[in-house]
Amino acid sequence: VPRYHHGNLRRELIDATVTAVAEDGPASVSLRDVSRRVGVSHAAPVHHFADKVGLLTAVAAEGFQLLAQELEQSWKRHHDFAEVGVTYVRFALMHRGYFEIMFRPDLLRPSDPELTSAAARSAASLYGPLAAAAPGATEDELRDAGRASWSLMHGFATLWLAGNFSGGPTEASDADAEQLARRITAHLLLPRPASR
Amino acid sequence: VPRYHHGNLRRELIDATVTAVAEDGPASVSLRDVSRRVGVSHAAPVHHFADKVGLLTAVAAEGFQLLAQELEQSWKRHHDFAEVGVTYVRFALMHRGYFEIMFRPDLLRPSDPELTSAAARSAASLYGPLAAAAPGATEDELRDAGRASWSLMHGFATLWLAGNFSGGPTEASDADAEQLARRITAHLLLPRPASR
DNA sequence: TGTACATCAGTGAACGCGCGTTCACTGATGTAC
DNA sequence: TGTACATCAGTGAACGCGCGTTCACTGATGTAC
Repeated sequence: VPRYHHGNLRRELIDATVTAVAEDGPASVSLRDVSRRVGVSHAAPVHHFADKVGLLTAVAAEGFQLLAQELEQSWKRHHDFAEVGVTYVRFALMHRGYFEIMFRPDLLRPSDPELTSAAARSAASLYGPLAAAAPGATEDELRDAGRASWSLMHGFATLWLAGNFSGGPTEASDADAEQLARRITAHLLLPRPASR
Repeated sequence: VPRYHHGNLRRELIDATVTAVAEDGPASVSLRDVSRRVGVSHAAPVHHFADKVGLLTAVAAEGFQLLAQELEQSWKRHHDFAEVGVTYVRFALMHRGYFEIMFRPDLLRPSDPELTSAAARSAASLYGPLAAAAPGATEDELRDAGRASWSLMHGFATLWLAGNFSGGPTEASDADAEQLARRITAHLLLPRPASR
């Protein structure tokens, strides 16, 4: 008995995509597989996303919104820039289905307005706390420091997920990664008013 | 007039794969396309690589060897750990066709011995110079510092290639990236004997 | 409250395509004598 | 130096498959009156 008007299909398609990416990697995601996971005809997604790239773009955009939320929340809670960095890493590990899509412009419509604005919000939620952590820094210093810290967290998450530390995410727990991320963060040198 | 015994096919298949990845991203590489680029029947690669994963694994392994070579050379030339990091970034930008495959275990046979040993050599060529740059550091400190610096360089290269700084590699020159990488490196705090 | 009807969100069949892999084959190369 | 022959490295046709997209359709929903 087919249920016409699923009611929540857009939501579930995105969720299924995220699950599929987390399980099999971004290379093997297909509209048909995602539809199958949701239990819907493979032509159904077309009513919510123009095409496959549209679906992946929506996933990435949502991912950036989620990331921004978590970063903002982390800052609000701890007022500790290093902790925001750890949150970034935690996001990547816990939501790898989002994370592995978000930085793959070859799979997305990189100029999509929802995507770019979500990405900008994410970036802002990193740069804001940074400015607070490095009072008195010039704009240029902040920009460089922001790129450096983003790079550090992003690289760590990427390398961890790819298994280049520790032999892969399956062998070591997420808690290990977080603990490690906390130590790694300590190697980040921010511009300090005292040193100028 | 078909030229049987191409003579250099393995080499050219790898090169064509690298070019294809650089042009269209890792998602759209196919054996048939690569064969077409080389001007050879699409069944030819089977004599050099068991299958598609085999080809990509060979590309990644060669990439890690190349990377290791450049890192070693950079260290030999400058004896400056920061410069080794810049070399890492330069490698990623100049050989993005290799780089974008190397950290994608979902596309490779991650346990391939040639791949793992090449990756280990790359890691060693980062960790070696690091040890020289942080004399007196404990083994634990070195391991963490190594992961931190690798993360910083890797993250920077990845984010740059994905267009998350500067609006993408097309809009800014590689020279800009290198200059930026040089400044970013300065944010890396290594364990110092003085501070212990 | 009922009814007509437009719109929305599904179905499932069909399309054409490019893919990886297999296969029997064939031409070139290298080696044994 | 020549010849026989095994091996190597190609060809091109064929396979079956899963894919994204299109299409005519249909059932459910919401709105106008």
